[in-house]
Amino acid sequence: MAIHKKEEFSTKEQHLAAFAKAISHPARIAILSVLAKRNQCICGEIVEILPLAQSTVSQHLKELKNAGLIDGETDGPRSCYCINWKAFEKFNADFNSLFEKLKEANAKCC
Amino acid sequence: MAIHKKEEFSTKEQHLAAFAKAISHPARIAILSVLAKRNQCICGEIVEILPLAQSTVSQHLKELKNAGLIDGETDGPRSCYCINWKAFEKFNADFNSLFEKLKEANAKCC
DNA sequence: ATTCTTAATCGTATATTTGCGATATAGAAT
DNA sequence: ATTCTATATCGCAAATATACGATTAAGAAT
Repeated sequence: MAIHKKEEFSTKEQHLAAFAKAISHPARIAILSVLAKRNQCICGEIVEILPLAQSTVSQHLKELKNAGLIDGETDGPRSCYCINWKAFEKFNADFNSLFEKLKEANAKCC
Repeated sequence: MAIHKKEEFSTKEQHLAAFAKAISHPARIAILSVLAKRNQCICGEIVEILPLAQSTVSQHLKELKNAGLIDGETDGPRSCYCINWKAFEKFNADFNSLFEKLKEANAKCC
């Protein structure tokens, strides 16, 4: 692969793609699902639920945090995470503004 | 990486992740955006719009088709694509059933 | 039948992701 | 001060994704 061309697309396209990328792995969906149900959760609980090593879970958490989908606070030796609902609302809004408006009008190919 | 562990998650988690993965690249978002606006579109038009080589666009189209997000029909030497809106509705429904129900109740971490 | 047009596929190079064990770090408990 | 506990980070191996040029395939036009 010569060069990555992601920068040549619009900001909105890049932003949507980045959000989608963050949730494009079942482990990260599972983490978000746990957080949505419990409102907040420490890392260790997530490690126990997922079929992955602690270091791997920590990496997934980091990705979610970098993408802005979750917030994290350290609480003594523990780390407490929760969903950043604003990011979800923004994704929903952007997603729908791109794809939902024409639903009614559409039929099949050609 | 020893083994991929995606199969160890629930079907719903895998399905959501697969959809997200399909839209996790700006080029594929751009393709879907064009299709949403035009209802249907032949491959060549998409190639002209995107800053990518024909073979690369064709690959992205294939991924979107494999993931079920678009349908394609061949029309003589051309290929005509359109969005599979049902897949989008399913994604929206699954996504919201996982993440939307608790929005109100949620505050910040810990 | 040959040539032209359009799109898919192949082969290849490089970048990124995924996963884990080992190690480091940092606060808590003794 | 030392030890314990919880989590992050490092280093590595293997799998996947991204991109493109070259080639193939298949219908259209001559």
